[in-house]
Amino acid sequence: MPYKDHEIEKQYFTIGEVAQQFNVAPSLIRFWETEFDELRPRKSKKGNRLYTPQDIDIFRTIYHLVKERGYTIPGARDLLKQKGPQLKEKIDVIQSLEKVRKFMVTMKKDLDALGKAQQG
Amino acid sequence: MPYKDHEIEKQYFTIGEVAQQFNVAPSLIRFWETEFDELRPRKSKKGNRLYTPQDIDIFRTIYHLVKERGYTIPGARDLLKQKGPQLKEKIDVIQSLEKVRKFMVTMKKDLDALGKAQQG
DNA sequence: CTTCCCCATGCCTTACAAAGACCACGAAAT
DNA sequence: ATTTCGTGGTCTTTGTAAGGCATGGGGAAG
Repeated sequence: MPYKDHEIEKQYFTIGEVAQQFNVAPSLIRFWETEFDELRPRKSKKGNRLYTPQDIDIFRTIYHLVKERGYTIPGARDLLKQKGPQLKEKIDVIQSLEKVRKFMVTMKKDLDALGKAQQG
Repeated sequence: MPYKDHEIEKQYFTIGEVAQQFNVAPSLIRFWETEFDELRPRKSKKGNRLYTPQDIDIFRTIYHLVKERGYTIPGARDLLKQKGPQLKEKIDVIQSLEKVRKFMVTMKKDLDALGKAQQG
């Protein structure tokens, strides 16, 4: 459940929620914060990290580069400095294509099952 | 100077020559050989590595990905498996553009020098 | 009693470099 | 014209600094 603080209206996410979304440890998120200038979420009075959807986009981009494409952290950092904005768009496209693919896989499975039922 | 052995006619390059061309240590080239199936040069009877120009192209591709783009070795390996051929073309283009750029930089320098000479 | 903070330390892996042995090749010596 | 020797380059194996986090202590907030 999104973070709530006394005077904060907007919906933020905690580090634990972000960690869960990407299935990584909070320690990783904190570590990347020390490595990427771009990943500096706002903090509550107490000091808790407050992630906006934009922050999560940035995290997603880094995650994509480092975990899915196989960039080193310096490599991802350089790429991000140059092509940060353009990069986000590309990754959005990749993600929606991924969803389409999954949809088609399950559809194929259903069709196969149907075929067997009719045949047998 | 290219490697000479009793019965070998074709011009091969030694590991030392390749190392010099890219300004890396021979140990690195041997190490990458254990990491990339694509980089498996022929060997002389004695066991010395014999690099063809094609072998060097492959090395250049790996070098580009790992040293210039910041891929991890697994990342570069995956990319190479998928897009090995296409990748070479792209890197060729990048390299020639690099040469053009260098040319233009020196030209600019010359022009600046000329301008100062006329002015002063 | 869980989740967050910060900080320090621990720790496995990555990506090489160094060490030690071996071999061709040319010059010097027999 | 062999033999010897030295030197530079190569080989494989082993060592190691840095990279990339995870874990644990100590504490606050909810």
